[in-house]
Amino acid sequence: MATIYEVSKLAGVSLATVSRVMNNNARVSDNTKKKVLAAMQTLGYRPNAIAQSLASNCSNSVGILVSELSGAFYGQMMSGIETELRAAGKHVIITTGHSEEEKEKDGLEFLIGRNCDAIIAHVEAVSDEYIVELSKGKTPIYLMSRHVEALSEKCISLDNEHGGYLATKSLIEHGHSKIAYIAGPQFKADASNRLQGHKRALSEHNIAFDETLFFIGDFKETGGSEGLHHLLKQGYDFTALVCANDEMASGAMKYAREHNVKLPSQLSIIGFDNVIFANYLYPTLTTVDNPVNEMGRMAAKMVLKEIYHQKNIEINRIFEPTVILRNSIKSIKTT
Amino acid sequence: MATIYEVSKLAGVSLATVSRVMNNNARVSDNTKKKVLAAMQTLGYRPNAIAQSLASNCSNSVGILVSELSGAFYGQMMSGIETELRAAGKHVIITTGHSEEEKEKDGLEFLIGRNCDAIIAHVEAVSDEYIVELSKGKTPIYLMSRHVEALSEKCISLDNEHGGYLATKSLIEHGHSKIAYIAGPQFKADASNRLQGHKRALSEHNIAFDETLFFIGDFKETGGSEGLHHLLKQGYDFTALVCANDEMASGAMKYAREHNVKLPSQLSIIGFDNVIFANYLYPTLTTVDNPVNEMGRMAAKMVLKEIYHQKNIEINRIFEPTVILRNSIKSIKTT
DNA sequence: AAATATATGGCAACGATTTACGAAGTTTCA
DNA sequence: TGAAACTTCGTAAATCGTTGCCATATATTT
Repeated sequence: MATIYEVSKLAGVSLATVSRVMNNNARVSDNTKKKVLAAMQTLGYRPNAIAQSLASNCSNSVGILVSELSGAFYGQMMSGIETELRAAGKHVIITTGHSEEEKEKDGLEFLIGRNCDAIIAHVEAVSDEYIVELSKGKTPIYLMSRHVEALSEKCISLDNEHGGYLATKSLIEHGHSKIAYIAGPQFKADASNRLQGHKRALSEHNIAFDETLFFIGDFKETGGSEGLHHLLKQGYDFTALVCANDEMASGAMKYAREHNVKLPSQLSIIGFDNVIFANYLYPTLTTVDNPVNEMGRMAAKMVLKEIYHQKNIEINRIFEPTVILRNSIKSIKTT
Repeated sequence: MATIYEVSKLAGVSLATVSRVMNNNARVSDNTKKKVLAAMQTLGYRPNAIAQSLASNCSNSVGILVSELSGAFYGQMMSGIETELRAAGKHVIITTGHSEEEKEKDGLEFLIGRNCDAIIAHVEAVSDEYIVELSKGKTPIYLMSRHVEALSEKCISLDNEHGGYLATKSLIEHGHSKIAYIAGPQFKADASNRLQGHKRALSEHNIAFDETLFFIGDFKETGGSEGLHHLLKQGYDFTALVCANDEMASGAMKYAREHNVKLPSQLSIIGFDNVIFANYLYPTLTTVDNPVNEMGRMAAKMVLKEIYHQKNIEINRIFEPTVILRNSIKSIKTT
């Protein structure tokens, strides 16, 4: 691979000049600029990003850390971030944490070691203290779907508690009062906040939280089917089910169908996240919208504004969930 | 951030020695090793991967390029690659090409510039010549789902033609002969090969390919609904539909339901890829399995073997699709 | 005492950026 | 016309944080 030195030799100019045309941060006559460009062309020269990064201490790339590479939720999130950054000529380096403390740390440190100009992370297993400590380093860390008080300027989050509240409230408003709940892993803040919202909606309507109508799943399809299996086994005494995400809802729906529970006449279901396929299930899934793609874009905009100093960018750190009514809830109001 | 220099000073040893304990590639006495480790600890030292990469010309990371970050297909693929590589202590740098030539080139060159030890790419818009040219450079490029003759050693592909053949044949074996087809974008090799297989199955059974039963979609849900809309408009004269991927199948299923076409009694549908949610649709979708996760793992294994010189790895470059029978096909055999 | 190991230090790469300084060449204007 | 003021560019060295090769000093073996 050609180096800047060879380019300068071929173009008959100095190293400094080549560097000048590359970063065009100083005046260079059109003539020599053309010569240099031509030399780069014929040599197939491409700057060595590693060397640039080391010398200039800026990599023009931002690191992303998510828990999983697959899954509609993370896909939407990554896609939102990448779209916005790419449009600004920045690149993205993605790695994963698998919701395990060691791997999240490893991923974060990998990104820092790669000299990313900023990091956008969706971490779940690592402690607040660790993050705060890490963000004292030179690499700014932005947090998705997580609120850390000391870093609140850099946190983008959905009001999950409110989302959980809305989901259950929506069921209650349709006349339901026997409501089961399949939660996500409780070490995940998203999951536990949604559950809190559920409990608040319940108590606001004087409905007691019933442990027998409660199951903790894995946020995947299997969690939904296992959950419904467990709940039905307890004696079938509920008319509605809230699932803490859409994947589990789809698992529960499949299980219901296979066990002759009619949807939604015998069981109303509401999901969470509004991933694309929620609209393609049968019945189409009522769910609470999690604008994760927008949130990803916003995170990207924040780094564009604060790290790359772009102007005229409006920032919004808290996003509000909304209920998307479709066909998986049956109204049983008696009025 | 502390540098190796500060560590060496604190530990009272030379730069070289610190480097040696980091890479433990040379003998260092236990005593000095302990001193160095202690110094690293108290300074909170972490190696600068960029500098390492520049000096050693090896980054311990492999680049991945996919078309989109969202979508079950790419998610599965990335996940497969990452899992295998991570287990071997290697990191992954992911970027996207958006199925556009310029962006694919940009992404590929970004990865090369970042000094990846190898690249695993799923590119669709870039020409074979370009890839061949690029792979003459120092960075080996492995290709997913694409066969380039000159690089066949580095190509991992599914026999898409055979998959397309199997899908249609499966329908025919269930007694169907009026078979519509919603294809993917034909510039994508996957899509055009699947279509070829479809045509072969048709002709093998003496069924003429009918242009009015053909539509080209976008590989997304909307492509499926638009496709079925278009096909039904032509006058409804088919009993079965093959969709070139599962997303389009789910779009078509939704459209069918909304327009009172009973599934599968009035219309049998088969998809392609066997993404997770295919099993959660209603009716559950019969589809042809695309072991894209396995293929991702295999790509990772190839670089582990060839680039990182791991032993005892079995390589398999061609994967075979298989039909997964579920409930979206109705048999109308008259025998 | 010579030969071999073992443990370390010294220093030039790696491929850029950055800075300071100065030498031409070009334009401006009293 | 001639001096001042700009432009444009070259030279050279320092820097970024490592690695890798060669040399060297000490310890061990024969």
